[in-house]
Amino acid sequence: MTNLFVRKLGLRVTLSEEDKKALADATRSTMKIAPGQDVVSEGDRPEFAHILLDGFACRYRGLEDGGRTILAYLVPGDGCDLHASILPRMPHSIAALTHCVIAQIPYRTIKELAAYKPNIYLALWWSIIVDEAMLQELLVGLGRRSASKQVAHFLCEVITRLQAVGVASENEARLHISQAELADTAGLSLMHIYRVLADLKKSNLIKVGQKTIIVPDISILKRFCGFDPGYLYLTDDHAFTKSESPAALSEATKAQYEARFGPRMSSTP
Amino acid sequence: MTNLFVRKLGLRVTLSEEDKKALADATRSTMKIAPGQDVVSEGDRPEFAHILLDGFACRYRGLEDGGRTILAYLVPGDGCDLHASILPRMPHSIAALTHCVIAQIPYRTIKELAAYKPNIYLALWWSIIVDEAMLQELLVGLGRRSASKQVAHFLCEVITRLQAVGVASENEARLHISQAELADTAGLSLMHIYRVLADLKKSNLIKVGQKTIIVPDISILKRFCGFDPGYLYLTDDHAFTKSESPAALSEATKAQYEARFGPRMSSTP
DNA sequence: CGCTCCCTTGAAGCTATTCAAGTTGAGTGG
DNA sequence: CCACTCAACTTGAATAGCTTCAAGGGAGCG
Repeated sequence: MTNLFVRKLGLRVTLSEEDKKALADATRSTMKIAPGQDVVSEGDRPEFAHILLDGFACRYRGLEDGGRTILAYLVPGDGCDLHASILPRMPHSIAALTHCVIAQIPYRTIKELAAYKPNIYLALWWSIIVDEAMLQELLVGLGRRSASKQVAHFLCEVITRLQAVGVASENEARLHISQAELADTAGLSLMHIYRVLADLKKSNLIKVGQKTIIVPDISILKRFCGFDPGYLYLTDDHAFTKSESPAALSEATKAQYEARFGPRMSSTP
Repeated sequence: MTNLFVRKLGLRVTLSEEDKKALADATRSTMKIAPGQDVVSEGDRPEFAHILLDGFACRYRGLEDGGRTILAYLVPGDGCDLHASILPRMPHSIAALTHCVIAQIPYRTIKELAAYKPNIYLALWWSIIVDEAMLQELLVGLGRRSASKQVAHFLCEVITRLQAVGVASENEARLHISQAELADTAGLSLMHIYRVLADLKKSNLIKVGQKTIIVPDISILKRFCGFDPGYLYLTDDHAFTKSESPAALSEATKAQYEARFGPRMSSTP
Protein backbone atom coordinates (compact mmCIF):
# COMPACT_ATOMS: atom_id res chain seq x y z
CA MET A 1 0.00 0.00 0.00
CA THR A 2 2.69 2.45 0.89
CA ASN A 3 5.11 3.48 -1.81
CA LEU A 4 8.39 5.37 -1.80
CA PHE A 5 6.70 8.75 -2.05
CA VAL A 6 4.73 8.10 1.11
CA ARG A 7 7.81 6.71 2.77
CA LYS A 8 9.83 9.77 1.91
CA LEU A 9 7.25 12.27 3.11
CA GLY A 10 7.00 10.20 6.27
CA LEU A 11 10.68 10.73 6.97
CA ARG A 12 10.06 14.30 7.96
CA VAL A 13 6.49 14.34 9.22
CA THR A 14 4.54 11.72 11.12
CA LEU A 15 1.75 10.68 8.80
CA SER A 16 -1.40 8.97 10.04
CA GLU A 17 -2.66 5.80 8.39
CA GLU A 18 -5.36 7.93 6.82
CA ASP A 19 -2.76 10.32 5.41
CA LYS A 20 -0.77 7.45 4.01
CA LYS A 21 -3.81 5.91 2.42
CA ALA A 22 -4.81 9.19 0.83
CA LEU A 23 -1.32 9.65 -0.61
CA ALA A 24 -1.10 6.08 -1.83
CA ASP A 25 -4.49 6.47 -3.51
CA ALA A 26 -3.42 9.67 -5.17
CA THR A 27 -0.28 8.09 -6.63
CA ARG A 28 -2.05 5.04 -7.97
CA SER A 29 -2.15 5.99 -11.63
CA THR A 30 1.33 5.67 -13.08
CA MET A 31 3.08 5.81 -16.42
CA LYS A 32 6.42 4.69 -17.77
CA ILE A 33 8.91 7.06 -19.35
CA ALA A 34 11.89 6.04 -21.45
CA PRO A 35 15.38 7.43 -20.79
CA GLY A 36 15.95 10.81 -22.35
CA GLN A 37 12.26 11.62 -22.62
CA ASP A 38 10.75 14.70 -21.03
CA VAL A 39 8.16 14.08 -18.37
CA VAL A 40 7.23 17.73 -18.36
CA SER A 41 8.55 20.43 -20.63
CA GLU A 42 9.39 24.04 -19.95
CA GLY A 43 6.41 26.19 -20.81
CA ASP A 44 3.79 23.50 -20.25
CA ARG A 45 0.73 24.56 -18.40
CA PRO A 46 0.82 22.79 -15.03
CA GLU A 47 -2.09 20.41 -14.57
CA PHE A 48 -0.56 17.40 -12.93
CA ALA A 49 2.12 17.04 -10.33
CA HIS A 50 4.48 14.18 -11.09
CA ILE A 51 6.01 11.85 -8.57
CA LEU A 52 8.99 9.70 -9.42
CA LEU A 53 8.31 6.23 -8.06
CA ASP A 54 11.11 4.37 -9.74
CA GLY A 55 14.14 5.32 -11.80
CA PHE A 56 16.27 8.40 -11.96
CA ALA A 57 15.35 11.78 -13.42
CA CYS A 58 16.43 15.41 -13.43
CA ARG A 59 14.97 18.88 -13.40
CA TYR A 60 16.65 21.11 -15.97
CA ARG A 61 16.46 24.38 -17.82
CA GLY A 62 17.12 24.55 -21.53
CA LEU A 63 19.44 27.27 -22.75
CA GLU A 64 19.38 29.42 -25.85
CA ASP A 65 22.59 27.87 -27.16
CA GLY A 66 21.09 24.38 -27.10
CA GLY A 67 22.74 23.33 -23.86
CA ARG A 68 21.03 22.75 -20.59
CA THR A 69 21.61 23.28 -16.91
CA ILE A 70 20.54 20.53 -14.57
CA LEU A 71 19.06 22.06 -11.46
CA ALA A 72 18.33 18.92 -9.48
CA TYR A 73 18.38 15.16 -9.66
CA LEU A 74 15.31 13.25 -8.67
CA VAL A 75 15.44 9.91 -6.92
CA PRO A 76 12.53 7.51 -6.27
CA GLY A 77 9.98 9.06 -3.95
CA ASP A 78 10.72 12.62 -5.05
CA GLY A 79 8.12 15.01 -6.32
CA CYS A 80 9.13 16.48 -9.67
CA ASP A 81 7.03 19.60 -9.58
CA LEU A 82 4.88 19.46 -6.47
CA HIS A 83 4.77 23.18 -5.91
CA ALA A 84 4.31 24.51 -9.41
CA SER A 85 0.54 24.53 -9.36
CA ILE A 86 0.18 28.27 -9.01
CA LEU A 87 2.47 29.04 -11.91
CA PRO A 88 1.00 29.86 -15.31
CA ARG A 89 3.60 27.67 -17.00
CA MET A 90 6.43 25.39 -16.01
CA PRO A 91 9.72 27.23 -15.57
CA HIS A 92 11.77 24.08 -16.12
CA SER A 93 11.57 20.65 -17.67
CA ILE A 94 11.77 17.23 -16.09
CA ALA A 95 13.59 14.50 -17.99
CA ALA A 96 13.95 10.80 -17.31
CA LEU A 97 17.58 9.68 -17.15
CA THR A 98 16.79 5.98 -16.84
CA HIS A 99 13.56 4.05 -17.32
CA CYS A 100 11.15 5.72 -14.93
CA VAL A 101 7.81 5.00 -13.32
CA ILE A 102 5.95 8.19 -12.65
CA ALA A 103 2.69 8.91 -10.89
CA GLN A 104 0.47 11.77 -11.96
CA ILE A 105 -1.61 13.69 -9.50
CA PRO A 106 -3.95 16.48 -10.58
CA TYR A 107 -2.98 19.69 -8.81
CA ARG A 108 -6.53 19.92 -7.51
CA THR A 109 -5.90 16.79 -5.51
CA ILE A 110 -2.66 18.18 -4.13
CA LYS A 111 -4.41 21.33 -3.09
CA GLU A 112 -7.16 19.35 -1.42
CA LEU A 113 -4.74 17.19 0.46
CA ALA A 114 -2.79 20.24 1.54
CA ALA A 115 -5.91 22.08 2.58
CA TYR A 116 -7.48 19.31 4.60
CA LYS A 117 -4.59 17.27 5.89
CA PRO A 118 -2.20 19.36 7.91
CA ASN A 119 0.43 16.63 8.01
CA ILE A 120 0.50 16.44 4.27
CA TYR A 121 0.60 20.21 4.04
CA LEU A 122 3.62 20.14 6.33
CA ALA A 123 5.26 17.37 4.36
CA LEU A 124 4.88 19.36 1.14
CA TRP A 125 6.31 22.37 2.86
CA TRP A 126 9.32 20.31 3.87
CA SER A 127 9.82 19.18 0.34
CA ILE A 128 10.02 22.75 -0.95
CA ILE A 129 12.43 23.73 1.78
CA VAL A 130 14.70 20.79 1.06
CA ASP A 131 14.59 21.54 -2.67
CA GLU A 132 15.70 25.05 -1.92
CA ALA A 133 18.38 23.83 0.49
CA MET A 134 19.82 21.54 -2.19
CA LEU A 135 19.96 24.42 -4.63
CA GLN A 136 21.73 26.54 -2.05
CA GLU A 137 24.23 23.80 -1.37
CA LEU A 138 24.92 23.48 -5.06
CA LEU A 139 25.45 27.21 -5.29
CA VAL A 140 27.76 27.36 -2.31
CA GLY A 141 29.80 24.53 -3.73
CA LEU A 142 29.94 25.96 -7.21
CA GLY A 143 31.57 29.10 -6.03
CA ARG A 144 33.85 27.77 -3.37
CA ARG A 145 34.70 24.12 -3.68
CA SER A 146 37.29 22.76 -6.06
CA ALA A 147 35.81 21.00 -9.05
CA SER A 148 36.69 17.52 -7.77
CA LYS A 149 35.24 18.17 -4.32
CA GLN A 150 32.17 19.69 -5.88
CA VAL A 151 31.59 16.61 -8.00
CA ALA A 152 32.28 14.34 -5.03
CA HIS A 153 29.91 16.34 -2.88
CA PHE A 154 27.22 16.10 -5.44
CA LEU A 155 27.68 12.33 -5.71
CA CYS A 156 27.44 12.03 -1.93
CA GLU A 157 24.21 13.99 -1.93
CA VAL A 158 22.55 11.78 -4.49
CA ILE A 159 23.76 8.60 -2.82
CA THR A 160 22.54 9.76 0.57
CA ARG A 161 19.12 10.47 -0.86
CA LEU A 162 19.03 7.06 -2.51
CA GLN A 163 19.95 5.44 0.79
CA ALA A 164 17.19 7.31 2.56
CA VAL A 165 14.58 5.55 0.45
CA GLY A 166 16.43 2.26 0.64
CA VAL A 167 17.55 2.15 -2.97
CA ALA A 168 21.32 2.22 -2.33
CA SER A 169 23.35 0.09 0.04
CA GLU A 170 25.44 1.39 2.91
CA ASN A 171 28.89 0.86 1.44
CA GLU A 172 28.83 0.80 -2.31
CA ALA A 173 26.73 2.77 -4.72
CA ARG A 174 26.27 2.71 -8.46
CA LEU A 175 24.86 5.74 -10.22
CA HIS A 176 23.71 5.78 -13.82
CA ILE A 177 24.87 9.25 -14.75
CA SER A 178 26.78 10.11 -17.90
CA GLN A 179 29.69 12.51 -17.82
CA ALA A 180 27.77 14.91 -20.03
CA GLU A 181 25.00 15.02 -17.45
CA LEU A 182 27.48 15.71 -14.69
CA ALA A 183 28.96 18.51 -16.77
CA ASP A 184 25.51 20.07 -17.19
CA THR A 185 25.04 19.90 -13.45
CA ALA A 186 28.29 21.30 -12.24
CA GLY A 187 28.47 23.98 -14.91
CA LEU A 188 31.77 22.55 -16.10
CA SER A 189 32.78 21.42 -19.54
CA LEU A 190 32.60 17.78 -20.46
CA MET A 191 36.36 17.66 -20.86
CA HIS A 192 36.96 19.01 -17.43
CA ILE A 193 34.52 16.60 -15.84
CA TYR A 194 36.35 13.83 -17.55
CA ARG A 195 39.64 14.91 -16.05
CA VAL A 196 38.12 15.43 -12.63
CA LEU A 197 36.63 11.95 -12.71
CA ALA A 198 39.97 10.59 -13.86
CA ASP A 199 41.58 12.15 -10.79
CA LEU A 200 38.97 10.72 -8.46
CA LYS A 201 39.47 7.37 -10.13
CA LYS A 202 43.22 7.60 -9.64
CA SER A 203 42.63 8.24 -5.94
CA ASN A 204 40.44 5.11 -5.83
CA LEU A 205 37.46 7.16 -4.73
CA ILE A 206 35.30 6.08 -7.64
CA LYS A 207 35.20 3.74 -10.61
CA VAL A 208 33.86 4.86 -13.96
CA GLY A 209 31.99 2.92 -16.62
CA GLN A 210 29.61 3.61 -19.44
CA LYS A 211 27.01 6.01 -18.04
CA THR A 212 27.95 4.65 -14.68
CA ILE A 213 29.83 5.87 -11.67
CA ILE A 214 30.58 3.40 -8.91
CA VAL A 215 31.51 4.55 -5.46
CA PRO A 216 33.16 1.60 -3.73
CA ASP A 217 33.27 3.17 -0.26
CA ILE A 218 30.90 6.01 0.35
CA SER A 219 32.31 7.03 3.72
CA ILE A 220 35.73 7.67 2.19
CA LEU A 221 34.18 9.86 -0.49
CA LYS A 222 32.26 11.76 2.15
CA ARG A 223 35.40 12.38 4.13
CA PHE A 224 37.18 13.55 1.00
CA CYS A 225 34.69 16.33 0.29
CA GLY A 226 33.51 17.03 3.83
CA PHE A 227 29.96 16.06 3.10
CA ASP A 228 27.47 16.95 5.82
CA PRO A 229 23.96 15.67 5.07
CA GLY A 230 22.25 17.97 7.57
CA TYR A 231 20.68 20.13 4.88
CA LEU A 232 18.73 17.17 3.55
CA TYR A 233 16.89 16.74 6.86
CA LEU A 234 16.71 13.00 6.47
CA THR A 235 17.48 12.13 10.07
CA ASP A 236 15.56 12.88 13.24
CA ASP A 237 17.54 15.95 14.32
CA HIS A 238 14.44 17.94 13.70
CA ALA A 239 12.28 15.56 15.71
CA PHE A 240 10.87 18.29 17.89
CA THR A 241 9.21 19.67 14.83
CA LYS A 242 7.71 16.31 14.14
CA SER A 243 6.23 15.95 17.59
CA GLU A 244 5.13 19.53 17.92
CA SER A 245 3.19 19.79 14.76
CA PRO A 246 1.05 17.00 13.47
CA ALA A 247 -1.72 16.22 15.92
CA ALA A 248 -1.65 19.62 17.54
CA LEU A 249 -1.82 21.48 14.29
CA SER A 250 -4.48 19.37 12.70
CA GLU A 251 -7.00 19.93 15.48
CA ALA A 252 -6.09 23.55 15.82
CA THR A 253 -6.27 24.22 12.13
CA LYS A 254 -9.59 22.53 11.82
CA ALA A 255 -11.01 24.63 14.59
CA GLN A 256 -9.51 27.77 13.13
CA TYR A 257 -10.81 27.06 9.71
CA GLU A 258 -14.28 26.61 10.99
CA ALA A 259 -14.10 29.71 13.10
CA ARG A 260 -13.40 31.59 9.95
CA PHE A 261 -15.55 29.98 7.32
CA GLY A 262 -18.22 28.44 9.50
CA PRO A 263 -18.82 24.74 10.05
CA ARG A 264 -18.29 22.72 6.94
CA MET A 265 -21.30 20.53 6.64
CA SER A 266 -23.89 22.79 8.09
CA SER A 267 -23.04 25.59 5.72
CA THR A 268 -24.79 23.70 2.93
CA PRO A 269 -28.03 22.61 4.52
CA MET B 1 -1.60 51.55 6.81
CA THR B 2 -0.16 49.47 4.01
CA ASN B 3 3.59 48.99 3.88
CA LEU B 4 5.95 47.62 1.27
CA PHE B 5 5.56 44.05 2.48
CA VAL B 6 1.82 44.18 1.93
CA ARG B 7 2.33 45.90 -1.36
CA LYS B 8 4.72 43.24 -2.54
CA LEU B 9 2.51 40.32 -1.55
CA GLY B 10 -0.34 42.10 -3.28
CA LEU B 11 1.56 42.07 -6.56
CA ARG B 12 0.93 38.37 -6.99
CA VAL B 13 -2.29 37.74 -5.12
CA THR B 14 -5.35 39.90 -4.70
CA LEU B 15 -5.53 40.69 -1.02
CA SER B 16 -8.73 41.85 0.67
CA GLU B 17 -8.73 44.91 2.89
CA GLU B 18 -8.98 42.55 5.80
CA ASP B 19 -5.91 40.61 4.63
CA LYS B 20 -3.99 43.83 4.25
CA LYS B 21 -4.94 45.00 7.66
CA ALA B 22 -3.91 41.71 9.24
CA LEU B 23 -0.53 41.86 7.52
CA ALA B 24 0.01 45.49 8.39
CA ASP B 25 -0.83 44.74 12.02
CA ALA B 26 1.58 41.83 12.08
CA THR B 27 4.45 43.95 10.79
CA ARG B 28 3.90 46.78 13.21
CA SER B 29 6.75 46.11 15.59
CA THR B 30 10.02 47.03 13.91
CA MET B 31 13.68 47.38 14.76
CA LYS B 32 16.68 49.06 13.19
CA ILE B 33 19.82 47.20 12.18
CA ALA B 34 23.15 48.81 11.36
CA PRO B 35 25.09 47.94 8.20
CA GLY B 36 27.13 44.79 8.53
CA GLN B 37 25.12 43.44 11.45
CA ASP B 38 23.38 40.07 11.35
CA VAL B 39 19.62 40.15 11.62
CA VAL B 40 19.55 36.39 12.06
CA SER B 41 22.54 34.08 12.35
CA GLU B 42 23.09 30.60 11.04
CA GLY B 43 22.17 28.08 13.71
CA ASP B 44 19.67 30.33 15.51
CA ARG B 45 16.45 28.71 16.55
CA PRO B 46 13.71 30.23 14.40
CA GLU B 47 11.13 32.09 16.46
CA PHE B 48 10.40 35.17 14.44
CA ALA B 49 10.11 35.75 10.76
CA HIS B 50 11.78 38.96 9.67
CA ILE B 51 10.52 41.34 7.03
CA LEU B 52 12.75 43.95 5.47
CA LEU B 53 10.77 47.18 5.34
CA ASP B 54 13.55 49.56 4.45
CA GLY B 55 17.19 49.22 3.43
CA PHE B 56 19.12 46.50 1.72
CA ALA B 57 20.14 43.12 3.12
CA CYS B 58 21.39 39.72 2.08
CA ARG B 59 20.96 36.08 2.91
CA TYR B 60 24.30 34.30 3.16
CA ARG B 61 26.06 31.17 4.28
CA GLY B 62 29.32 31.36 6.19
CA LEU B 63 32.14 29.10 5.03
CA GLU B 64 34.78 27.20 6.95
CA ASP B 65 37.56 29.32 5.49
CA GLY B 66 36.05 32.54 6.81
CA GLY B 67 34.49 33.56 3.53
CA ARG B 68 30.82 33.66 2.72
CA THR B 69 28.49 32.95 -0.14
CA ILE B 70 25.64 35.35 -0.67
CA LEU B 71 22.55 33.41 -1.68
CA ALA B 72 20.13 36.26 -2.19
CA TYR B 73 19.73 39.98 -1.87
CA LEU B 74 16.74 41.34 -0.03
CA VAL B 75 14.99 44.54 -1.03
CA PRO B 76 12.30 46.43 0.89
CA GLY B 77 9.15 44.36 1.22
CA ASP B 78 10.97 41.03 1.12
CA GLY B 79 10.63 38.39 3.77
CA CYS B 80 14.01 37.30 5.07
CA ASP B 81 13.08 33.90 6.40
CA LEU B 82 9.34 33.50 5.99
CA HIS B 83 9.37 29.78 5.46
CA ALA B 84 11.95 28.65 7.99
CA SER B 85 9.51 28.06 10.82
CA ILE B 86 9.56 24.29 10.58
CA LEU B 87 13.35 24.07 10.70
CA PRO B 88 15.11 23.28 13.96
CA ARG B 89 17.71 25.94 13.25
CA MET B 90 18.45 28.54 10.62
CA PRO B 91 20.48 27.20 7.70
CA HIS B 92 21.73 30.64 6.73
CA SER B 93 22.26 34.11 8.13
CA ILE B 94 20.69 37.41 7.19
CA ALA B 95 22.87 40.51 7.24
CA ALA B 96 22.04 44.15 6.78
CA LEU B 97 24.07 45.78 4.02
CA THR B 98 22.79 49.29 4.67
CA HIS B 99 20.79 50.75 7.55
CA CYS B 100 17.70 48.59 7.71
CA VAL B 101 14.26 48.69 9.23
CA ILE B 102 13.01 45.20 9.99
CA ALA B 103 9.71 43.90 11.26
CA GLN B 104 9.51 40.81 13.42
CA ILE B 105 6.58 38.43 13.28
CA PRO B 106 6.30 35.40 15.54
CA TYR B 107 6.05 32.27 13.45
CA ARG B 108 2.81 31.44 15.22
CA THR B 109 1.27 34.49 13.69
CA ILE B 110 2.49 33.51 10.24
CA LYS B 111 1.04 30.03 10.67
CA GLU B 112 -2.27 31.46 11.82
CA LEU B 113 -2.45 33.89 8.93
CA ALA B 114 -1.64 31.10 6.51
CA ALA B 115 -4.21 28.79 8.05
CA TYR B 116 -7.07 31.28 8.21
CA LYS B 117 -6.49 33.45 5.20
CA PRO B 118 -6.20 31.59 1.91
CA ASN B 119 -4.92 34.66 0.08
CA ILE B 120 -2.09 35.10 2.50
CA TYR B 121 -1.33 31.43 2.32
CA LEU B 122 -1.09 31.77 -1.45
CA ALA B 123 1.04 34.88 -1.20
CA LEU B 124 3.52 33.09 1.05
CA TRP B 125 3.59 30.21 -1.37
CA TRP B 126 4.47 32.63 -4.14
CA SER B 127 7.29 34.05 -2.14
CA ILE B 128 8.91 30.64 -1.70
CA ILE B 129 8.55 29.86 -5.36
CA VAL B 130 10.10 33.13 -6.41
CA ASP B 131 12.95 32.63 -3.97
CA GLU B 132 13.63 29.29 -5.53
CA ALA B 133 13.33 30.73 -9.04
CA MET B 134 15.92 33.37 -8.24
CA LEU B 135 18.30 30.73 -6.95
CA GLN B 136 17.78 28.72 -10.11
CA GLU B 137 18.45 31.74 -12.25
CA LEU B 138 21.65 32.40 -10.35
CA LEU B 139 22.69 28.81 -10.87
CA VAL B 140 21.94 28.81 -14.57
CA GLY B 141 23.89 32.01 -14.99
CA LEU B 142 26.83 30.85 -12.95
CA GLY B 143 27.43 27.90 -15.17
CA ARG B 144 26.66 29.38 -18.53
CA ARG B 145 26.87 33.13 -18.72
CA SER B 146 30.13 35.03 -19.04
CA ALA B 147 31.19 36.78 -15.86
CA SER B 148 30.23 40.22 -17.12
CA LYS B 149 26.80 39.15 -18.31
CA GLN B 150 26.27 37.28 -15.07
CA VAL B 151 27.05 40.37 -13.04
CA ALA B 152 24.91 42.52 -15.33
CA HIS B 153 22.07 40.04 -15.06
CA PHE B 154 22.27 40.08 -11.34
CA LEU B 155 22.20 43.88 -11.27
CA CYS B 156 19.14 43.88 -13.52
CA GLU B 157 17.37 41.48 -11.20
CA VAL B 158 17.94 43.57 -8.12
CA ILE B 159 16.98 46.78 -9.90
CA THR B 160 13.80 45.22 -11.27
CA ARG B 161 12.82 44.11 -7.80
CA LEU B 162 13.50 47.57 -6.44
CA GLN B 163 11.36 49.08 -9.17
CA ALA B 164 8.54 46.69 -8.35
CA VAL B 165 8.19 48.19 -4.89
CA GLY B 166 8.75 51.71 -6.19
CA VAL B 167 12.18 52.24 -4.68
CA ALA B 168 14.09 52.68 -7.93
CA SER B 169 13.28 54.93 -10.87
CA GLU B 170 12.63 53.76 -14.40
CA ASN B 171 15.84 54.89 -16.01
CA GLU B 172 18.65 55.20 -13.56
CA ALA B 173 19.43 53.10 -10.52
CA ARG B 174 21.96 53.35 -7.74
CA LEU B 175 22.86 50.27 -5.73
CA HIS B 176 24.88 50.30 -2.54
CA ILE B 177 26.83 47.12 -3.04
CA SER B 178 30.56 46.77 -2.53
CA GLN B 179 32.68 44.84 -4.96
CA ALA B 180 33.52 42.33 -2.24
CA GLU B 181 29.81 41.63 -1.81
CA LEU B 182 29.41 41.13 -5.52
CA ALA B 183 32.33 38.73 -5.49
CA ASP B 184 30.70 36.71 -2.71
CA THR B 185 27.52 36.54 -4.76
CA ALA B 186 28.91 35.54 -8.07
CA GLY B 187 31.49 33.14 -6.64
CA LEU B 188 34.25 35.11 -8.33
CA SER B 189 37.35 36.65 -6.84
CA LEU B 190 37.36 40.29 -5.86
CA MET B 191 39.98 41.03 -8.49
CA HIS B 192 37.96 39.53 -11.22
CA ILE B 193 34.86 41.39 -10.19
CA TYR B 194 36.88 44.55 -10.32
CA ARG B 195 37.95 43.86 -13.88
CA VAL B 196 34.47 42.86 -14.92
CA LEU B 197 33.09 46.08 -13.50
CA ALA B 198 35.88 47.99 -15.20
CA ASP B 199 34.79 46.47 -18.52
CA LEU B 200 31.16 47.34 -17.93
CA LYS B 201 32.27 50.83 -16.99
CA LYS B 202 34.29 51.13 -20.17
CA SER B 203 31.22 50.17 -22.17
CA ASN B 204 29.30 52.92 -20.36
CA LEU B 205 26.87 50.38 -18.95
CA ILE B 206 27.56 51.32 -15.36
CA LYS B 207 29.40 53.81 -13.19
CA VAL B 208 31.28 52.75 -10.10
CA GLY B 209 31.82 54.55 -6.82
CA GLN B 210 32.53 53.71 -3.21
CA LYS B 211 30.20 50.85 -2.33
CA THR B 212 28.05 52.11 -5.13
CA ILE B 213 27.12 50.99 -8.59
CA ILE B 214 25.15 53.33 -10.77
CA VAL B 215 23.27 52.12 -13.80
CA PRO B 216 22.56 55.15 -15.98
CA ASP B 217 20.25 53.38 -18.40
CA ILE B 218 18.71 50.18 -17.20
CA SER B 219 17.21 49.14 -20.51
CA ILE B 220 20.64 49.14 -22.16
CA LEU B 221 22.01 46.92 -19.41
CA LYS B 222 19.07 44.58 -19.79
CA ARG B 223 19.66 44.30 -23.49
CA PHE B 224 23.34 43.62 -22.91
CA CYS B 225 22.72 40.56 -20.75
CA GLY B 226 19.40 39.43 -22.20
CA PHE B 227 17.54 39.93 -18.96
CA ASP B 228 14.02 38.48 -18.92
CA PRO B 229 12.18 39.29 -15.69
CA GLY B 230 9.57 36.57 -16.16
CA TYR B 231 10.90 34.40 -13.38
CA LEU B 232 10.23 37.13 -10.83
CA TYR B 233 6.50 37.06 -11.58
CA LEU B 234 6.13 40.74 -10.92
CA THR B 235 3.77 41.50 -13.78
CA ASP B 236 0.28 40.30 -14.46
CA ASP B 237 1.18 37.54 -16.92
CA HIS B 238 -0.02 35.11 -14.33
CA ALA B 239 -3.24 37.00 -13.75
CA PHE B 240 -5.39 33.98 -14.40
CA THR B 241 -3.87 32.47 -11.33
CA LYS B 242 -4.83 35.51 -9.40
CA SER B 243 -8.45 35.33 -10.34
CA GLU B 244 -8.77 31.58 -10.30
CA SER B 245 -7.42 30.86 -6.91
CA PRO B 246 -8.36 32.71 -3.82
CA ALA B 247 -12.09 32.58 -3.27
CA ALA B 248 -12.66 29.77 -5.72
CA LEU B 249 -10.12 27.56 -4.10
CA SER B 250 -11.62 27.40 -0.70
CA GLU B 251 -15.13 26.52 -1.88
CA ALA B 252 -14.12 24.19 -4.66
CA THR B 253 -11.59 22.40 -2.54
CA LYS B 254 -14.10 21.82 0.16
CA ALA B 255 -16.55 20.21 -2.23
CA GLN B 256 -13.87 18.11 -3.89
CA TYR B 257 -12.55 16.84 -0.66
CA GLU B 258 -15.92 15.69 0.44
CA ALA B 259 -16.61 14.02 -2.85
CA ARG B 260 -13.42 12.09 -2.44
CA PHE B 261 -13.14 11.24 1.19
CA GLY B 262 -16.67 11.61 2.40
CA PRO B 263 -18.06 14.26 4.71
CA ARG B 264 -15.72 15.27 7.46
CA MET B 265 -17.76 16.14 10.43
CA SER B 266 -20.03 13.15 10.28
CA SER B 267 -17.15 10.68 10.23
CA THR B 268 -16.71 11.16 13.96
CA PRO B 269 -20.21 10.81 15.30
C1' DC C 1 45.50 63.87 10.88
C1' DG C 2 45.80 59.26 10.76
C1' DC C 3 43.28 55.09 10.36
C1' DT C 4 40.69 51.82 7.93
C1' DC C 5 38.11 50.06 4.36
C1' DC C 6 37.58 49.95 -0.41
C1' DC C 7 38.91 50.46 -4.92
C1' DT C 8 42.80 50.31 -8.36
C1' DT C 9 46.86 48.41 -10.84
C1' DG C 10 50.31 44.89 -12.62
C1' DA C 11 52.31 40.46 -13.25
C1' DA C 12 52.64 35.38 -12.74
C1' DG C 13 50.42 31.13 -12.67
C1' DC C 14 46.83 27.86 -12.41
C1' DT C 15 42.26 26.14 -13.92
C1' DA C 16 39.02 25.28 -17.15
C1' DT C 17 37.62 25.62 -22.11
C1' DT C 18 37.93 24.78 -26.90
C1' DC C 19 39.18 22.33 -30.84
C1' DA C 20 40.49 18.22 -32.95
C1' DA C 21 41.16 13.57 -33.13
C1' DG C 22 40.89 8.78 -31.52
C1' DT C 23 39.11 4.63 -28.88
C1' DT C 24 35.86 1.81 -26.60
C1' DG C 25 31.34 -0.36 -25.75
C1' DA C 26 26.45 -1.32 -26.35
C1' DG C 27 22.93 -2.04 -29.46
C1' DT C 28 21.19 -3.26 -34.33
C1' DG C 29 20.45 -5.57 -38.50
C1' DG C 30 22.17 -8.72 -41.73
C1' DC D 1 27.70 -14.35 -34.87
C1' DC D 2 29.77 -10.57 -37.06
C1' DA D 3 30.02 -6.06 -39.15
C1' DC D 4 28.03 -1.60 -38.61
C1' DT D 5 26.70 2.51 -36.08
C1' DC D 6 26.18 5.74 -32.67
C1' DA D 7 26.91 7.42 -28.32
C1' DA D 8 30.01 7.84 -24.66
C1' DC D 9 34.49 8.03 -23.10
C1' DT D 10 39.59 9.19 -23.82
C1' DT D 11 43.69 11.90 -25.20
C1' DG D 12 46.59 16.02 -26.35
C1' DA D 13 47.64 20.78 -27.38
C1' DA D 14 46.58 25.64 -27.54
C1' DT D 15 44.07 29.36 -25.51
C1' DA D 16 41.11 32.10 -22.70
C1' DG D 17 39.39 33.12 -18.11
C1' DC D 18 40.04 33.54 -13.44
C1' DT D 19 42.89 33.62 -9.26
C1' DT D 20 46.68 34.82 -6.39
C1' DC D 21 50.13 37.68 -4.68
C1' DA D 22 51.86 42.12 -3.97
C1' DA D 23 51.43 46.95 -3.49
C1' DG D 24 49.74 51.77 -4.17
C1' DG D 25 45.90 55.38 -4.02
C1' DG D 26 41.58 57.58 -2.41
C1' DA D 27 37.37 58.30 0.34
C1' DG D 28 35.17 58.50 4.66
C1' DC D 29 35.34 58.54 9.84
C1' DG D 30 36.89 59.37 14.43
